[in-house]
Amino acid sequence: MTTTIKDVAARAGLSVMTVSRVLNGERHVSAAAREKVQEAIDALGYRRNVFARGLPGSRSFLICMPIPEMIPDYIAEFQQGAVERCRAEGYHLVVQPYDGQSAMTGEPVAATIASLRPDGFLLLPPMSDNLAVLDTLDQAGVPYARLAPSVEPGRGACVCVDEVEAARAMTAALLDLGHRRIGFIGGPPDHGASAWRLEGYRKALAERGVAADRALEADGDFLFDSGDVAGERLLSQPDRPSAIFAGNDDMALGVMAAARRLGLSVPGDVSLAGFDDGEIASLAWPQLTTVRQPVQAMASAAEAVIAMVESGERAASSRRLDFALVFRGSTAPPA
Amino acid sequence: MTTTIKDVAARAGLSVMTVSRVLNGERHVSAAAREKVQEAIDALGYRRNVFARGLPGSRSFLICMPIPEMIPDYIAEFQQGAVERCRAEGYHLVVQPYDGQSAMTGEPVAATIASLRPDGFLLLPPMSDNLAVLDTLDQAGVPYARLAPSVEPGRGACVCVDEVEAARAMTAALLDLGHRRIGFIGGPPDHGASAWRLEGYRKALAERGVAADRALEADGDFLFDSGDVAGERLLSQPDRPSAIFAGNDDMALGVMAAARRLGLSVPGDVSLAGFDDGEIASLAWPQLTTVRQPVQAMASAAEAVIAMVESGERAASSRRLDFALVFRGSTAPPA
DNA sequence: ACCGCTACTGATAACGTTGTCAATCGCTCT
DNA sequence: AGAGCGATTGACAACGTTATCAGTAGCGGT
Repeated sequence: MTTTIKDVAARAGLSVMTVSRVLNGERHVSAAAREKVQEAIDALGYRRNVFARGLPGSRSFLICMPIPEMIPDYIAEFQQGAVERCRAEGYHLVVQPYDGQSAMTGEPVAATIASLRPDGFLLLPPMSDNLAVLDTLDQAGVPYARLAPSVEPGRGACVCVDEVEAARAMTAALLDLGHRRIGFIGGPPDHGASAWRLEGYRKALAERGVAADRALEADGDFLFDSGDVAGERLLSQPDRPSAIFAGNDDMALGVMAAARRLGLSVPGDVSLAGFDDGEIASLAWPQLTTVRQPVQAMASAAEAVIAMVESGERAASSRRLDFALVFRGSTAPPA
Repeated sequence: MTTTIKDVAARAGLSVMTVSRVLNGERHVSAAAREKVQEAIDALGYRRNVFARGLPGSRSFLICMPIPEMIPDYIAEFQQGAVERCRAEGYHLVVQPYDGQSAMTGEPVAATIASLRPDGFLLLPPMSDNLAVLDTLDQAGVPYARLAPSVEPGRGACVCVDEVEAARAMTAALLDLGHRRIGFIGGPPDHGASAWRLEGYRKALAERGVAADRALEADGDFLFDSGDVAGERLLSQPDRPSAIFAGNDDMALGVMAAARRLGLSVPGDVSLAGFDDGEIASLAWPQLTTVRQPVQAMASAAEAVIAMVESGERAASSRRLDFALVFRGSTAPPA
């Protein structure tokens, strides 16, 4: 026995339509009616049924967020912010599992759109760069926000930090400390950030006239182990780097483990920098110098989608957030 | 122009009701009809509209999971598993922000039930012990699964590890290594696990005839800083413990930081053990000895709720999962 | 031939909300 | 005074599905 709009209307002595109008804050409702309706709502503890609202096809008040198989620390934090913004705006956040393989076709997204009718999508990397998904969403006319996109930045609401600049700045900071041989460990190729960060790294070297050395660039996959492996390789070279900039925090800690195994001290023998500033960055020892992702501000992506939903506009927008370099114990001038 | 059941019915030359019956796998449908409907569905790429399905009041196919303000590592992993199970069963997972304060009344949950009509709830600690929430859910007749509950285990589908036994086993392992003065750092009082883990710790000491010493028990809040503070206090004592068992990994790392500051080596001067086996446990140095939460198995909580939804039964159930002690570099025999 | 049973099928009414359109009222403008 | 307009209100249909109930056909037993 749930209370419906009808009950409210009956108690207020008005029609259901008037009640609906009050609920939606529409114009053309007298103050007297507004008041009576509000009284009835409070008295009855009435809440609108999301399903009935969504059925007529207009809006579902659902925002869909496909989540990758591995959730890095900062994404969990982002979700926290996103879900709060959604609720503040009266939307609900539905998370969907996202199998990297099958999502390449966009089919799972199409299925979700058809059955769930979400009002918008929140795309995290690496999905924010999946063109099949973007095409599917565009075709269905469903607005979306993309977190940290690296391709076709003119599509959807984009929220990102200037990864190139961030990586450049961090590399430049290492150069400022006096390092000249600086290693870099990249991320997986399907993750756009990998390329941006590498670009920033090279840019900084070029600016300072330090010759790039391909032997100092290694590939990883954003996981600890790959940092360990790549770090061991870089640090075992005869002319080993005095600093290593890893594409994310996890890999930086992998390098730290490798360094320990090789009997090298951090930052005494080798300085280390990461990217993301996840929880582990400040829990490690020594604490990790890294680039802080503006996680809280990223949640504005949720607001961006909702704004698109409510305005009906599909204009692409782009918001560039400020990153910050966080200097901690893992970096020091070279010996 | 979305495809509806009507389109399918038209193409198959049957009534919408028959199509609906096929979709729901009901009896009393001829094989011929089944086949024709299936053909039409495939040809049209038809998907059922979740809203229309939920509106008549029967089912919404939505599972709601309120998430706490801070998401520990293992909860993020749990979510991953839960969302996969949900999709496999045709349900969607909606995450809700959960403000510890206001949720005490159960009001936010009532609001969610009224507006979203979720078929079930997945309750994480510390919400799984919030009696106001349980009462609200029971009253509304909405089934729920509780992760790691510590009070009234007879309500809802409970999925947990035997925290007392896990803590006892870890403490016993430290005793087996030869430690006699073992410190313990508890969690926040509203988190049931805190009490269980303390109980297990004391139990192990009692079993071995080691006198409990209140000076070796400290309070924390499951965050790094509290472990640092409590660790410093415990390790600054004249007769300091040779091992510390922290109520979770984050606090254990806090102790590690405090130990370093005091010039104590881990595990040389003090052994450390944590609880959860989050990512950081194996990224720290030395790697942390800890209790592994069976995260993947925990996702069975999702299956448990869905089973309750589909069967209509509300019988409380309880599944106890196996924990595992993971021995890593942070523990060693006392000097 | 008739009854009753079972297997199947379909017409119709919900479900709770919003969109559309029409009706009424009071006011201003000519 | 009459036309025109904006503000306010309500009646009714529509959204896509499932529940309910009423058929219809086939078949075995009398």
